[in-house]
Amino acid sequence: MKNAILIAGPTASGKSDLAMELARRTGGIVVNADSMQVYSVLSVLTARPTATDVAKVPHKLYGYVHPSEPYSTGRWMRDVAGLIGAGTFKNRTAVFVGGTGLYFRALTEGLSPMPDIPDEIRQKLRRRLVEEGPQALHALLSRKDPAAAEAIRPSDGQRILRALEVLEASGRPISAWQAERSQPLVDAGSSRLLALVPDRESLHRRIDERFDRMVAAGAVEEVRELLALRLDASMPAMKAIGVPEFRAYLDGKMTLEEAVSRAKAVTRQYAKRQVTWLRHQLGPEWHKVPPEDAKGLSDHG
RNA sequence: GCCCAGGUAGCUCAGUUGGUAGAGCAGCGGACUGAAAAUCCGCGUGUCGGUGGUUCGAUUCCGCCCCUGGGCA
Repeated sequence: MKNAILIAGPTASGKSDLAMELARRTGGIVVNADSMQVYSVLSVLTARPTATDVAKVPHKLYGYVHPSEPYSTGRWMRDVAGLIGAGTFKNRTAVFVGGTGLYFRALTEGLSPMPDIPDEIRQKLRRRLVEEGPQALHALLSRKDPAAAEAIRPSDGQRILRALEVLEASGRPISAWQAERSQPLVDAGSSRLLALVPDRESLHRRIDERFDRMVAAGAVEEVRELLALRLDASMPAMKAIGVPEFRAYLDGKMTLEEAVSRAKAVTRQYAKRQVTWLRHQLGPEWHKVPPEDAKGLSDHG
């Protein structure tokens, strides 16, 4: 796809408003590039576009996945490819917006093909991780796929698990899979790539203000609804910022004030990781600008 | 006013029988290929309330002052 608009940035940087504005100006469609805004129950807590927003400008890939489903970068790519294949963007600009850096990289650089992992293999390995710890599994990986083991820290359980499950499911080391890469879905050369990077102080202020608004808008109730589904705590949706904190509040383990202040801190830490990603993982073709300069830049490409 | 307790990192606190100090949280820097709001790595950022004194040397001991709790009046 050519001539798309991509807007990345840390949480609470004003991406969504900019995306709506640009979509309206270009007659485009806003497409979600955020791993949490895909989930159906969490609307307020993930700062998903509101019904009013959606009525003004078309939005795609928001709130359409049940929290009991494990989502993934690969599934997102297939969903985007599905939209493209269906001709959704034939005469309309796609405005991708979200906070998940990995999704943008996959979009513009492609993603390696990977085998499907049978559930039993995944569960078995996760159990081993809990029981034996990451070091033991790393030692196992060193024997079975030394190249992968070298690239992954012995403490990084999640990546060790990934390398092991790919190997076990396919008989091929993950590095072999990663040597290939799918065609990018978006042509970066003809597209506008914007990364909004606010200064840290104003970012923290915006995070605080927005979280207070979320609480006022019913974020705690939303978590109550999510908990009523009684999902496994390891599901991605259960790890959305605010869910563990409000769960602790609802269980009487924290005051509301503590939960809010914890959630704000976790949000700041997340935003910091996002900024690190934007700084180092996005190439020079991305315009990295403070939010207040974004409109002007987008006008001139 | 008097009597206690306390004043050490952004916060909550530990500690130094006198040799300018360290934990947790917060914060900062970094890694990143299907859980990425995930996962992982690194880094103490300090007038030890102020001021005099004793001492080779005071955050530590002594005096005075200031501030915050609590008690007695």
